[in-house]
Amino acid sequence: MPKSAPTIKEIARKLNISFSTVSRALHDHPSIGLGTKLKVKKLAEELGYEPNQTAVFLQQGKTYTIGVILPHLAESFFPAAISGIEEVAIKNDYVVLLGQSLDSTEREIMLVESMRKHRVDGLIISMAKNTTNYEHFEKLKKSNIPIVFFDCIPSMKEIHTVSCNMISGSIQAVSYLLKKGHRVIGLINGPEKLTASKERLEGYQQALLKNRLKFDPSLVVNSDLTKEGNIKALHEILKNKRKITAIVAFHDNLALDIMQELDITKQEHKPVIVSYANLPMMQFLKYKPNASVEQFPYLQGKKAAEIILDIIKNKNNEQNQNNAFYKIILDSKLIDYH
Amino acid sequence: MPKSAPTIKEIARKLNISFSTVSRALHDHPSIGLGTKLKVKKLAEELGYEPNQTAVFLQQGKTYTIGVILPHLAESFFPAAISGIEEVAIKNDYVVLLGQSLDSTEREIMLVESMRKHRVDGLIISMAKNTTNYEHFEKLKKSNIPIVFFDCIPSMKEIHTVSCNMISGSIQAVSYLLKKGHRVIGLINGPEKLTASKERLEGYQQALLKNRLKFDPSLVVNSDLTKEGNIKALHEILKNKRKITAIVAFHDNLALDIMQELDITKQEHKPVIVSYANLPMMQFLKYKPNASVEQFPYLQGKKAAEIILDIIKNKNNEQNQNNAFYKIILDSKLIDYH
DNA sequence: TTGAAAGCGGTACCAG
DNA sequence: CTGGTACCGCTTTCAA
Repeated sequence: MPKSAPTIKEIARKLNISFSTVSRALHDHPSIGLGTKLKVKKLAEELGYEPNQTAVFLQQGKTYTIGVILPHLAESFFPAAISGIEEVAIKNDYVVLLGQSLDSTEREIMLVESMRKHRVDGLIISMAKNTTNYEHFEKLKKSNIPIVFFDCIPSMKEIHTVSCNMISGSIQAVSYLLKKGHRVIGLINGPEKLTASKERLEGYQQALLKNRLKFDPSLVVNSDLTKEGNIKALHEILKNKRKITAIVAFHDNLALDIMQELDITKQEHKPVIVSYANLPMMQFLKYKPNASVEQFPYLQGKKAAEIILDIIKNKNNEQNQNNAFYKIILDSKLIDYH
Repeated sequence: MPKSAPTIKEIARKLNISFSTVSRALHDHPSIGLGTKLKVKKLAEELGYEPNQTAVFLQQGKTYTIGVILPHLAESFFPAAISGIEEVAIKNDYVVLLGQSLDSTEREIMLVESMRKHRVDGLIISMAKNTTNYEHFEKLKKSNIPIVFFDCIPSMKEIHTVSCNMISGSIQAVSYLLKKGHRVIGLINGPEKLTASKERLEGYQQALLKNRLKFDPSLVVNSDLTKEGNIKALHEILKNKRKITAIVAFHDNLALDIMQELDITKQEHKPVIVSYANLPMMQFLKYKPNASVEQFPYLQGKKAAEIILDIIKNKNNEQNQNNAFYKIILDSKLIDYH
């Protein structure tokens, strides 16, 4: 006997009352006899009755589930973001459906489909790095499932976004180095087309400008962010005629690779490094960046979740239709390790 | 007009046929007119019809969702495990509901409740470290929701488990050190009552025995795994009259802490270290463990997911009731970094 | 080949 | 205060 979960009807039958009465009793409906109420509650307790939420969901047309799709969990950025999302979700009696796209568009599409099928009430997405076709997102909008994008955001109009302004952090990073007396500062950036890369470059330039220094394009190289690419970029930048004393690295991971390479190749004057991410592991390194730009993933996740819940809850409000779009931009911040 | 998703009935109405016909047409039911079938499919396509899975779920009594509850995502062990779970889930058209207990029993209970309410088909759990009361798990079993425990497993009878045998890895670790000539090997273990600690100690002793060496209890200390605790344990063990040349550390994180401390306090002869976890970041350290024991989290996750799906699918098979319990034990393996 | 109707587990309205 | 009933969206059996 695979004792299936007890239902409201079973309780009704055993008590010889109608199941609507049972339903009301369980909900403390005001107009219900105290006696029956107690009887019902007692039996429900005994049977270990639990309302079948899927039934409730069906008739409410909601699932109290928010889907989260992100590239992967390997980078500590994303676990932190999820934690922020989960925190808000839990407080609102929502639950989190997780999917990793592994930076594959194909898989991202699959996940979006799957979450749509499961009728999530809303979706929070950090897009796969190389997704360029946004049909699956459009389809989602058509299905009337709200999305909030964060971190890696598609260039679509009329979407909700949460992101971290890297420009401010970049300015801080470069200013920090300038204040320490560095004048020839290299920038090993990510792929040129990435917004993230553009923002870093922008900040780099602005900081120079502020200090009335001329921007020298030969001090900037791009890496494809693979280990080999990073090392190649390092050597390329070190070839510069001017003596580079400091490097701004696109990401802590890139910093790790080039620091290792600097170590292996035994450079005599190791450049000072400033990077991005503020990975927790950094503190354990001996030769580490002097500082790293924090992007507050937890906060980003939290914000994204708050927004999606807000949208879900106001979905049927006439006013909020198709007009306002959230664009939350947090400021990044340089964390000094010394 | 918050255009709600089109339903089977709408299609039926527009086509002036009954909605059961529509349902069948959509499912390629054999006994359906080719003409109507095409008409229906065409309109469904146009309207962007998608079956409401929550309705399907309700009547199937399934949600195609598996819940995963684990302490947190900060340690790379868990993201890897999730990836394994997700892989299997996706292949089987299941979806993953995630919850982090943050090693709080209270929160774990909450999550279990929440997942029960959402009627997950099965649950995969790595228990919060200090959970000692198992009522919430028992309740789950009563609700007929299958659970597979992995990694941190409660001491309950009649449960399904996936775990990694740390004894074999520990033997390898100590043997490795012995082969290198070390004779005075310290063990900085975790909290005494943890299974994980017991297994490490067990392996430590067995390896000594195999090599006809005497076990010296004074070479073993326990840490509470906080940073302070780790450092304290290190100094305690270094006080030993015998000269410790190698240390087996409970976990890479502990190794990190004590290596940092050894560095700071400028010990002249730094002991060789072997630890557990094989964290990806280890490769970037200069002073790093010589080797680390891998626990194959991805595989553990994968196995756990396979089991839970197997149970779910055979749930209504008479045979499989309450008899067999999976106890999968993977072997750990020492990874040499040199 | 198609329609009608029951039922999955609830909620909520209308009667009485 | 309680029972009856319609309905949420879909699958499936029974009849026609």
